[in-house]
Amino acid sequence: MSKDSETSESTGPLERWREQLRRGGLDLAILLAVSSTPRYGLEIIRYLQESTDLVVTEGTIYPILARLTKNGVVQAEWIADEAPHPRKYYQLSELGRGTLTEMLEHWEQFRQKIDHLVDAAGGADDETR
Amino acid sequence: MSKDSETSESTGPLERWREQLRRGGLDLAILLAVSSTPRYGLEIIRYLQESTDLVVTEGTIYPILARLTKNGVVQAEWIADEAPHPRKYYQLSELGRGTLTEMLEHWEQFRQKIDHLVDAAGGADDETR
DNA sequence: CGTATATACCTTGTGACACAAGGTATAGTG
DNA sequence: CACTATACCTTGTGTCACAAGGTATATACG
Repeated sequence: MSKDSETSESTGPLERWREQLRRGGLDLAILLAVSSTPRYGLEIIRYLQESTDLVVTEGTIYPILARLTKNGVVQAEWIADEAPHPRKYYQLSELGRGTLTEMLEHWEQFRQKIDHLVDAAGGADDETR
Repeated sequence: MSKDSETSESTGPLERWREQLRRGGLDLAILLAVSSTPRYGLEIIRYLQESTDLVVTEGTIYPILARLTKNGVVQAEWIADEAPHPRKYYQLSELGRGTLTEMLEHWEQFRQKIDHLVDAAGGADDETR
């Protein structure tokens, strides 16, 4: 009884951090998903899960897609002919392609910053002995 | 006149994203900063700025340090002898060292997921021509 | 014709979080 | 005794991912 452990306080620092990290990568992952070919909402979810194990739910992706559309980095188009239900296909715009390029540059820089910290910590660790 | 452009709505998707990405890395950066040697609050801020250009303010770091202390991944100790003002030194705990190791593993996996998406997008891009 | 299931998109409410701004305290300087 | 520097901490705000719930259409079954 009440062995719930759903207190939401003992989630642990690691899980909390994982969520934060995913937040940072989601926009990038979604832009990459629609950069080579148009995809619709649920398709993006399936694609990310299958190719990277990133689990994204509908409540997460639709607000993000709406924001990206509003910002003009992706373009949306309804297509009704190809399936029993109409689908809203998203693809990268010209603006979006530039944004994606800058994001990838930043991603690289950010990686290097973390790597630098790792090296500094690891190196110093050894030197303390 | 009024070429301000401080509307705070036209911040652009890129800046927004950069903040999100930094959020994801902050905990990791701070843990790395205190992993090899104890450091106090302002010292961590200076260290991160000097070694990685990561700008962190006091309003950001103290709540994070408090949270990490509460979670037991860092330990805090007041030292009053070494400077005109007492300083609160933080260092990684045993628990913290394990957490940091897991974080680094996750960081590696996350990198690979993004890289995988980049490869998939880049490869398909070439093939469309 | 109703009921069920599957696909697809969207919205609302909630909790977490970084950060700007402001606050406290001590110690040295002129 | 004001002024500046160092150091730590707290409050208020806006943003955001996500769980839960909602709408609409099409096919299948009896």
